[in-house]
Amino acid sequence: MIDKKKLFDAYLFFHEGQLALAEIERAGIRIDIEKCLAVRQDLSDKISACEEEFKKTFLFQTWEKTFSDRTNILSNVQLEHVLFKVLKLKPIKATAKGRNATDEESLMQLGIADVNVLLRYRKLRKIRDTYLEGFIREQTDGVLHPFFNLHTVRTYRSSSDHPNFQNIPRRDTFARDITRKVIFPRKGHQLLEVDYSGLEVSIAACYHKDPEMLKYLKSGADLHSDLAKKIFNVPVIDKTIPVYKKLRDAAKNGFVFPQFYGDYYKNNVDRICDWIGLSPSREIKEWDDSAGIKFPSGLTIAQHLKKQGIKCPNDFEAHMARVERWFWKEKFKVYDEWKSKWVTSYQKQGYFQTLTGFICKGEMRKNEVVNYPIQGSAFHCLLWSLIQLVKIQKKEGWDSRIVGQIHDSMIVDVNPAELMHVAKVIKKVTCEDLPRVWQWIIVPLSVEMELCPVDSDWTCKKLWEIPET
DNA sequence: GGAACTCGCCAC
DNA sequence: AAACGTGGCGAGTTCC
Repeated sequence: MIDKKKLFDAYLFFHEGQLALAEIERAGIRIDIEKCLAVRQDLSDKISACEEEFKKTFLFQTWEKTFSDRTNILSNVQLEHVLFKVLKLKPIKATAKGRNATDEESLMQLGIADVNVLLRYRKLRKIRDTYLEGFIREQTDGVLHPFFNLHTVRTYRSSSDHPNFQNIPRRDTFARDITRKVIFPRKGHQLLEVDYSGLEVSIAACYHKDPEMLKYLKSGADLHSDLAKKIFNVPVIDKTIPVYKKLRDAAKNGFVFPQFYGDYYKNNVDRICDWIGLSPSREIKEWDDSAGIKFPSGLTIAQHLKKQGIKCPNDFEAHMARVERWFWKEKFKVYDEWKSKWVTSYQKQGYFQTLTGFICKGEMRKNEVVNYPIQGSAFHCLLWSLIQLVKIQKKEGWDSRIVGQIHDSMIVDVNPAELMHVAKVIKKVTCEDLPRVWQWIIVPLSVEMELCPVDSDWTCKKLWEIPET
């Protein structure tokens, strides 16, 4: 049954939420426009040089022979033709519409050095044309005012545009440095970023209430390390040793998170192999002893896996099928049962209602049915916090301002004189007030804070904690 | 000549 | 049996 009270609360909540987001949009975020222009020029020079380099390759020469004056190295239709018709290479995978894919992953698997130059060219173009051009175009008086929308996303998350503030590079160090080094606080201020730690996993637990997961969330034990131990059969994961950190990251990003989104073991194999430096090709009968990352002892991951009887990707796939089965049918059995029940209920009712009161209806696939409520409700935790903080900011007359939001994190432009107070209030609102008001939150919430020095750009952020007393 | 689609790629 | 969730955006391509 639809809980009408909760639904009406949700309706009012989004009105309040959009007003808070409007304040964030109005505050805006400062960029260094001179720097933007200089960086854009520098990128243009690099792009020209890269293009010249590409023109020397065999790949380009074949391309130009085929398309003559119509040659356009940004055309993937042309690239597909050159690679798979002219050069008759074996396609790696298909796109959604059945063409031969020419994305980074596929190109790398072709085993042709020439594609590296093209990929570098694409990366540079992306940084310049999507990010810097966007910043320059959208700024007024050196300030960006990205929009934050609540009416565009099926899960009741937010979106952002003009420019999109929610997809500025972070993982790739080169792209990150270029794009984030133009983003600043107002003069004499500093940027503070506050992230909810593992928010989606915590909110998922409020739905399924799996005792094993609740144990992790309440004890602070490390799920990803435990999975790394299981997948690679190692006794301990010491995150300070690079190779073990890699194994943990492989377990986290190659298995745990994809599984939570509804992925399955066959894809997990490819992702994990990528992380640990092994080929995932099922044609390989046995990995070379020298393959993959190395333990401090000098043993390679290939040698280590072979000792477990896993000597090739096919063996690893069989192993991961067992791990997956254990993961859902034993370890997180209650979570798995919740997913089935949630889907069955949706199929019977034709809709479901989130813990935050929102209704999702219409045709949905299984994975969507179990993912939407989690994704939406997690974001609503942030949105609730933003509403309170904007109110407090106004009431107390802060000079500090929230200037951005990325699903489970907020970016604050802080007056240094207010830093301690602002940080304490944020911590109280996000971790104490919220779970008190939303009683369905049955797990502890925590935030991680990162702070930049005064007048420093966004890349200067360092892990930071509120000092005692 | 512009709308709509497709692909690739960035974020969570 | 089925098989990764949500967006925005640039550039190329297709369609009218």
